[in-house]
Amino acid sequence: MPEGHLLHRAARDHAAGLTGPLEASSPQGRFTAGAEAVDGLRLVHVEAYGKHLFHHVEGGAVVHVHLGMRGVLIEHPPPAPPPRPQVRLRLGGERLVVDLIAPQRCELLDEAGRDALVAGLGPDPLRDDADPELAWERLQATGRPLAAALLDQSVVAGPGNVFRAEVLHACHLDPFLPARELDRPAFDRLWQTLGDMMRQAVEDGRIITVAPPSGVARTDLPQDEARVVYKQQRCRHCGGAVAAAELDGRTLHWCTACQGAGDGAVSPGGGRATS
DNA sequence: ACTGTATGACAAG
DNA sequence: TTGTCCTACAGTT
Repeated sequence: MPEGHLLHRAARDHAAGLTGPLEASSPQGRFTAGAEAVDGLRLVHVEAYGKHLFHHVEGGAVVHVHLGMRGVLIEHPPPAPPPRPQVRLRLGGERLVVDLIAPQRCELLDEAGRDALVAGLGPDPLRDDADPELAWERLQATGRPLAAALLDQSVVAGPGNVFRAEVLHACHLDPFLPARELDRPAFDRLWQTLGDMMRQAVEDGRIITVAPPSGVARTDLPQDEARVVYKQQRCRHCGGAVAAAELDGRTLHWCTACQGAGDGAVSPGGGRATS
């Protein structure tokens, strides 16, 4: 779940609900000093940047959270139940209590530390200040396959394995096309489609890339029916076979009919080198 | 009650 | 490339 859309969703919710003096604690004990440093202070700004979440607190402290693969953010309407013992950080406000569990990173920074971290990230399609030119330049500079570049957070910040598979399919792009060979019109479509897809996911709170049957609400779609190619056997767009291969240790899914034929780039054996 | 797998990113070898 | 980190859920025993 933790691709960029969830962090933007969290930032929005936290800004709305964590009003008033923060009640901060670390029931698990691994962020006690950080929690004490912000306890009783007010949030001045909450922002997401790619898969990173920043809580800016009055006085200049910044709580930086990265969920990694397993981290979870849970929202409780107050009054919240007692925190589970593994809660790294609980932040309570007037209208919301948030529990952070198993994050890959949870640390106290200052504004300079936040800036330094963000400087290593590519543009985030969900941010108003995103500069697609930077993503274009970095794509041009890599010799890697397009699918690998899309997971590189210094190229584009926010997309994970689900968005990668779905946006490449939506744009009918060959995942193994060397990134630098993508032409500018194709890049523009890719950027636009990715942004649209991610914005929709922020609204849905999930990644849903198929149109639901008439009469069915988007969010009523079961998880495994909500994607066109990711973890699918057959393409929900054309019914063709979906292939899966490991790339940099992540499973890549793509439709052998919709994608890959573009430049005649699909190899004759049907398969592609795995690494 | 286990087991396998997953949306991520890092360090180490 | 591999292993690891504080999880969660679906599937199997």
